[in-house]
Amino acid sequence: MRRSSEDTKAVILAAARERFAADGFQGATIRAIASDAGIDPAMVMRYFGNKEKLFAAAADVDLRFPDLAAIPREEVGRALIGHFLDRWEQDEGMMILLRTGVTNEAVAERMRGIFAGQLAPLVSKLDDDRERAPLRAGLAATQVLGMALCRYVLRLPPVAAMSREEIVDWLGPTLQRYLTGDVDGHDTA
Amino acid sequence: MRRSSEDTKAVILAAARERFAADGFQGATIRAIASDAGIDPAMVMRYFGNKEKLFAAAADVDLRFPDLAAIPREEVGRALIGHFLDRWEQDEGMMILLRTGVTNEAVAERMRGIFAGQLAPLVSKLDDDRERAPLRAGLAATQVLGMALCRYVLRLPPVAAMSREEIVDWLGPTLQRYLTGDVDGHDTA
DNA sequence: GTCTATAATTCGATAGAC
DNA sequence: GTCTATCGAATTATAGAC
Repeated sequence: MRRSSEDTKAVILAAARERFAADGFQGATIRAIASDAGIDPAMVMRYFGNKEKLFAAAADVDLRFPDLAAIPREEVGRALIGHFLDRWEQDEGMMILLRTGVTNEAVAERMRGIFAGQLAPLVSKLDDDRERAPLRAGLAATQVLGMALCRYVLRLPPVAAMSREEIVDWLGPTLQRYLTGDVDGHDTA
Repeated sequence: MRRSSEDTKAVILAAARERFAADGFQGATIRAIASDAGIDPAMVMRYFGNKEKLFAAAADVDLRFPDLAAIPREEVGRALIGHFLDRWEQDEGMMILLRTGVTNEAVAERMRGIFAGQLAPLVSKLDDDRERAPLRAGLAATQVLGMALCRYVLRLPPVAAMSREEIVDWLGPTLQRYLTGDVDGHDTA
């Protein structure tokens, strides 16, 4: 079959995202990706140079967090987990990063960059005490990523069976406290 | 050097646990493990048969959770996170499981077994409503594993910098609510 | 108990024909 | 734009000498 350059590249990239998301960096092979895309392995190299550059193109992620400061203050916890669940299910990028970041230091650094660049700045706008903002963002990350790990990666039965609403109801208050409360749960605005 | 059979096996196993914990299943090679142990790669095969059997021996983990029902009810949250942090830092087994379980279905199944066999039964003793116990245990798992992921694996700076006491203070109330409270945080004893 | 040699695969990457 | 052929490296695993 004969396709345009752009089409071929897009087909390869889509197959790569699926494979990296399913098998991680080492587990996903150029040959398997090419097979999924219905083309020759040499084409992958032609368009992306090497496996690392292909991964970099496939693992580009934008969480698109809304401006938390523009949301009613008492709803930021529920808004954060709700938005995160939506993004996770729409974009394979986060699955790729989680599956590869646990055994690849370069990807872990990339996740730290996403945390520092996309989540922490939003959280800092919620708290007048800028010193404490990174801690708040970090606590939120532990709960949000832990949910993704147990629900989508490990598939713990009771967690995988929860509805979106149940998750928001249970995790919302937790994130609300991490983002705006003190240790005992009182708001610190 | 000449060693006893038991010594050699123990040395290999210790090296294997370090390598699997650091690099995951595919990343850890028989050669590297043998090199760390100061012996020949063929010795690893001789004592453990193949790589999978070596992994099975290295990934054996017992979280040794205390009986939560024997702890004052209002302290189970803090007790759970405190114990988990201790076990994580004493036993490389959980790091091995987390680093490999995200890309290996067999290991993920093993983690589900640990969850169902070691955590869920304890939680069910806290709640008269047995129907809801698995959900409570699952919620606790998301927060506890998410903390381990961010602190020990991804090393998010603000999370890695927290002291043990800070973590217990912040996550204790969260786990308390997951284990004994309702959505709004009121105890349901 | 320890090691050498090597078989059998698999993978990333390159060269080049069409 | 697509594919064949193949190289070179790395890995698991085996056979067998000492």
